[in-house]
Amino acid sequence: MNLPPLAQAFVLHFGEMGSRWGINRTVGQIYALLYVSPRPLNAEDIVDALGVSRSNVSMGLRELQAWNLVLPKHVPDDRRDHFTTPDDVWQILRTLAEERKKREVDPTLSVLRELLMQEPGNDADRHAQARMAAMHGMIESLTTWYDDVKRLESERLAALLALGARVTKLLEAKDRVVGLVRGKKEA
Amino acid sequence: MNLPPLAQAFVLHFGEMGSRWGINRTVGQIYALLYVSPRPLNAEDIVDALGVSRSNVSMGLRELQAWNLVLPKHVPDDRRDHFTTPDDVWQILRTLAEERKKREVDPTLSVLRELLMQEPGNDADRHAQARMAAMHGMIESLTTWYDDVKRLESERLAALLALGARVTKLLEAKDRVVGLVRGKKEA
DNA sequence: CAGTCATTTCAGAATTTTCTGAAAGTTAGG
DNA sequence: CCTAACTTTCAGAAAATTCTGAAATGACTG
Repeated sequence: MNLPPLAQAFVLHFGEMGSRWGINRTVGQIYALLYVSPRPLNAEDIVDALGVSRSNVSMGLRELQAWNLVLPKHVPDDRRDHFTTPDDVWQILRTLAEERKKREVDPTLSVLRELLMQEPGNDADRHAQARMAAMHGMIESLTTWYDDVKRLESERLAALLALGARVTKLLEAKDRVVGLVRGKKEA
Repeated sequence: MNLPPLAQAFVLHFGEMGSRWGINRTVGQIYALLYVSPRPLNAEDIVDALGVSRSNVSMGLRELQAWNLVLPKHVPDDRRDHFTTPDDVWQILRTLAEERKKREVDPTLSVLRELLMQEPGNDADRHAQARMAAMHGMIESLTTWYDDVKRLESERLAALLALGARVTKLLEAKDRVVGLVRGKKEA
């Protein structure tokens, strides 16, 4: 590997974290490399920078494109494919959330739905189904919320996060108002 | 494996999803089994239900306890250790979020902080550092928000999610009010 | 404190995942 | 179409992870 020190440390870290994030070391490193690179890189550049085989880079790029984390970017007068990462970090976050949901949550949601349709044959399954219903309800709320929030543009999303749990304060205020109105009506 | 059909399907699914969730098949299955079980189970119960080795169960339980997803629960007049999962699904969500943050986000945040302290030695590293700063900022907002929200009790958290992106409406309303006040002051 | 029951540890077997080099496939230009 | 540049595929090697059985450890009881 042959990179400036800070870039290298970043790339190595992403390689190490890869397995915890559900990708492999090479994929993590390729992503990190493209992320800090000032210009699109071609496969050979990546081979040189990381010291892994050409075929490994090819597979890694394929996976990253499947995740929508890396985009092909045509460079004029060069036949070779070049690649970059989108540079809006909020967009990256949205992409990551979307893809992880697709891989890690959706399959479970659909299995739960299916199992909740079935008729339990005994007490054990009746209890199991009740537990599944609880889990299903929670995941459902979570994904409904997510479907709502994912549409926010970067700036608004950042604002929402900045607000933090002070949202709760707004909620409380709203509750008070609603309570007040109800009180008046009932009075 | 010897379980009622719905419980079995659930357990098998968790086993399959395990690798995507960063745990192994047995760990996924043990969790699922305890989750749907109407009472705490001991290690031998788990061996019987899942058909894996005793030692594998021991290691799996250890990992699940490290994740705080499974708790030892003493059963009177029984020498053996028994285990359960907490049953509030919102509590489970909080635990999961906390542990995944600890494993998947915190190490990166600390590496980023460290690398941002260093003096870049050339233009490439200067650019790399700028990109890292962008990523750091995004993760920081995210974790600040999370630190806020994780304190909410289950009921309030559910309410927040139920509100969804309508929070944005509140934000807009707030912006309008603030704008109004500013306008008045300036007038 | 010997014996039994329960749990953990750990070395190596089994399995799965990752990575490579060679071969096949694809595309643009002559 | 032929060739050269580039990319992908894929079988098997290498590495990492998961799982097991045997042995060690711990802890309660008579």
